[in-house]
Amino acid sequence: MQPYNHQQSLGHLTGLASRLFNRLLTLRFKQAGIDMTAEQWGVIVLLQQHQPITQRQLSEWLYLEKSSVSRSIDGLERRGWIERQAAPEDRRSKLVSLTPKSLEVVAQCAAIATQVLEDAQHDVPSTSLEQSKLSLSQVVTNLRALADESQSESNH
Amino acid sequence: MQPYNHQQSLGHLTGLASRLFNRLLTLRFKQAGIDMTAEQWGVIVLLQQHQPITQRQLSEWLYLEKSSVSRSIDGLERRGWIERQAAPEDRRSKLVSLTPKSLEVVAQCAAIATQVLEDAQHDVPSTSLEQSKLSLSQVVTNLRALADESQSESNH
DNA sequence: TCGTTTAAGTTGTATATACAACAATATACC
DNA sequence: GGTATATTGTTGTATATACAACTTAAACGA
Repeated sequence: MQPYNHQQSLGHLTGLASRLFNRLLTLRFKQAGIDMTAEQWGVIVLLQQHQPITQRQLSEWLYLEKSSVSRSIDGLERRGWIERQAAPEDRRSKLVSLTPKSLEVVAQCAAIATQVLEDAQHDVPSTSLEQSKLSLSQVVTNLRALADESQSESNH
Repeated sequence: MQPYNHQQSLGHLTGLASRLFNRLLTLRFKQAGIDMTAEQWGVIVLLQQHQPITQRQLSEWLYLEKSSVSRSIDGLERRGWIERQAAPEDRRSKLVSLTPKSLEVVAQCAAIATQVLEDAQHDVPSTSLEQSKLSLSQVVTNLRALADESQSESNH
């Protein structure tokens, strides 16, 4: 068995990369005068593609706890960029959608996010990048399965 | 220019992987009866290799804000696994080191962390994995440089 | 139909993280 | 040597996240 080396472990590397991505993206938003966080942006991207959706769907797609989604949406609603509406067919759930007011900000943020990715990846060959994303996706799939297993074990 | 696709972006993938890694690791620690988080474990791994070190060094190596390190260490100290000592040559800094009490827990956690990595990566060829880590490291290097640039811009 | 179970969201609490303001100490510059 | 500046660490505040407890509403079962 390989000795455990945290410094080069994928767990450490993904954490570091994720933190740096979010930090830079949030900073660039701020420099553009936009009070948006990287995480809130993740919610908005999903909303752009599927609108309106329930908070439960959001938490499944983002793989976040429903409480985390609830609070992200609080922040976005406070800023006036999204709104919650009662779902007619199920009064427990709430449909989330972008407001007209958000459209301009969203367009600006999309340009900034594209630029951050480009800056971060500019000197990595695109074949390497694609390969890395495939490997990462496989790891994510494994981790999801492992989480579900552990979940069911706890539910006995 | 490629259209922006957040769902497959490296920013999204690293965030997801990081979150799942931390969640599973913390869960496995808990299942072993150990009240340790994945993030606290990251601090301990560094301490194992370089002991004692100042909080400033910790924050440089982990690339965390000094305030974040300060609070992680609060938690670890509360649990009795590490201790802060005054640095004789500089009374501003504090030297952090593992306590004797921590040794058994640390050994258990190392085994758990190794297993989590193995579980997450078992079906990814090791050459792909190495390639992915190289690409990720390059991206991390780029993001660090970009953060430093933006930093200095703000300091004019 | 009524009672039990399940599901969707919210809120409380804890840790993680960043940024800003602050205290204490060290360094630098005259 | 004394004052200005820089550095180390802590604390306040805000968001992100998880988990657990709770509320409301739907679904299910007899």
